[in-house]
Amino acid sequence: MLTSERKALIQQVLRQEGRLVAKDFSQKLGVSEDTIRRDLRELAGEGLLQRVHGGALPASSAVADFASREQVGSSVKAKLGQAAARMIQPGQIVFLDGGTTNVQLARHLPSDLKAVVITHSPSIAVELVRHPHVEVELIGGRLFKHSIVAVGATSAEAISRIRADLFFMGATGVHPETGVTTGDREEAAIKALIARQSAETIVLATEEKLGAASPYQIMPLSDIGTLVTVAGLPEETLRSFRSSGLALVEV
Amino acid sequence: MLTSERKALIQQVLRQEGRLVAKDFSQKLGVSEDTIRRDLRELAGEGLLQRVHGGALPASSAVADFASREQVGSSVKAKLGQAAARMIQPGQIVFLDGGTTNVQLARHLPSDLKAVVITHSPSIAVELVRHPHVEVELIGGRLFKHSIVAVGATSAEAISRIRADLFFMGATGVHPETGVTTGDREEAAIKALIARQSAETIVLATEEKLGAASPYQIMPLSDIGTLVTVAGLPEETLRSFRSSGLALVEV
DNA sequence: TAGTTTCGTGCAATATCGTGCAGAGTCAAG
DNA sequence: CTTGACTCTGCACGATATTGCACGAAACTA
Repeated sequence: MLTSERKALIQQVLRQEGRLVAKDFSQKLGVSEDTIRRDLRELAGEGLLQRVHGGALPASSAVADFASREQVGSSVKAKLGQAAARMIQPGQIVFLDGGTTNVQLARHLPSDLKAVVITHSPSIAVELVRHPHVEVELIGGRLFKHSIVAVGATSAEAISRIRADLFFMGATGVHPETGVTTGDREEAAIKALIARQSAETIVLATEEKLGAASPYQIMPLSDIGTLVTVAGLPEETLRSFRSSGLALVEV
Repeated sequence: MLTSERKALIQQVLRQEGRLVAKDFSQKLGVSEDTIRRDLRELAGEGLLQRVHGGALPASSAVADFASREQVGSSVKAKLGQAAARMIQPGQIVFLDGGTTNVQLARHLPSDLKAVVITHSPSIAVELVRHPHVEVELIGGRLFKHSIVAVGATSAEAISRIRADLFFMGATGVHPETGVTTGDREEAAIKALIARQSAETIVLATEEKLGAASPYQIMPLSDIGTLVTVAGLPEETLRSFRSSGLALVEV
């Protein structure tokens, strides 16, 4: 194990898990704690992470991320993302929608996965720069700032020329009757278009989105292939979704 | 075993395994460690891999790379960015290249500025989400991870349909004779194309880039409108640039 | 406050690095 | 064919980097 490899690994662990315990990590790698502590100190010196007693946390920007994750419970999103990342087969062409849940998905893609990821979200694109084997295809267009995705005719035209195996869609509402919905008309249109160009559409939904509805429908529930959500939801909520013929994955 | 064969093999191993240990590799090939180390040094000099203690890693996992670039002289870059931001008139259509200096530019755009910013860099796009009055047009394409910009035919086609007033270009080398250069052929082609579609091209160059040259020429010096650099450089360095007929702005 | 864990530093052992140098091979001019 | 310039390679050696251990200081926990 090369020193720089170890340091890269440390940063990867921090990105994916949000924290690192010096003792545990040294045992996992079979090196002394001193070595890990030294690495942490040096990385902290470069501003690449935040040193804390017992280990390390992600650096500044991600710190807020982690803090808010703890509060808002968006570690749920990390779990959803992790589960979704495992659904991707090597060599597949995957369309990743924008949104924080999909950022988590990107962050948890196995580092040895070879695949093509298409996205109209610059945030996702930046996140995927770190993945050595994932080829990224960026969809251009006018940037819709609220969701940080490209929309408009240019995007639509680029999307219409692409066929993907999977589409991981973000949405603000998933409701048995109104279907999958979002808060912007243009965004809804783009999402619908991407879904049409993809063999399977997968929706990742946290608890508060299930049963919620936003102004603009993207597609009816029946057009979704798989709905990924957290485990432990009331059976009553789930029943109405099950009857729509979609695969329900509980994490 | 020819030297060039060995070097090709080194790069292949790096692509396939993601790392190379000098000692092991020398034994495997039956040559001395010195020879391997020499190869690694030379390849690293050409930017084809990243030299680390004990061996080598692929050129740009871009991870620590970009992060560390962000660190290097970022206060200087911030000053350059600030000065460049003031060159933009309200209502103009501005093309922002990728790179850390341009990120600084984006960060320092006056918050009341109304303008259209076109970019093929997702990093820049994300940065501009914060600006309330700047409309962002994202250029899509295949993501070139080292520089974090979209390149390729798709990008070229999108760019060719756009006319901009200003183009803030990034480059790794600005030299009186070799002109403006960068380290990737495709990136150089894209930059040249953007410049052709723009009324004026402005280059932001930190001290270490002046007088430096990279493998691929984007354009001769004479095609640049304005060169923005830090103040206090030796007159000797500046003279050769002044004679090219470009406007020199010292910050 | 007392006990335990973690931290930082100094130190020694080991591994790796860079450089200078010499021998072997190649090639072209004489 | 010889000679000289050049390149590639391996070796020697001093310099530098990395690692684990020891030990006192600091931080955390009950």
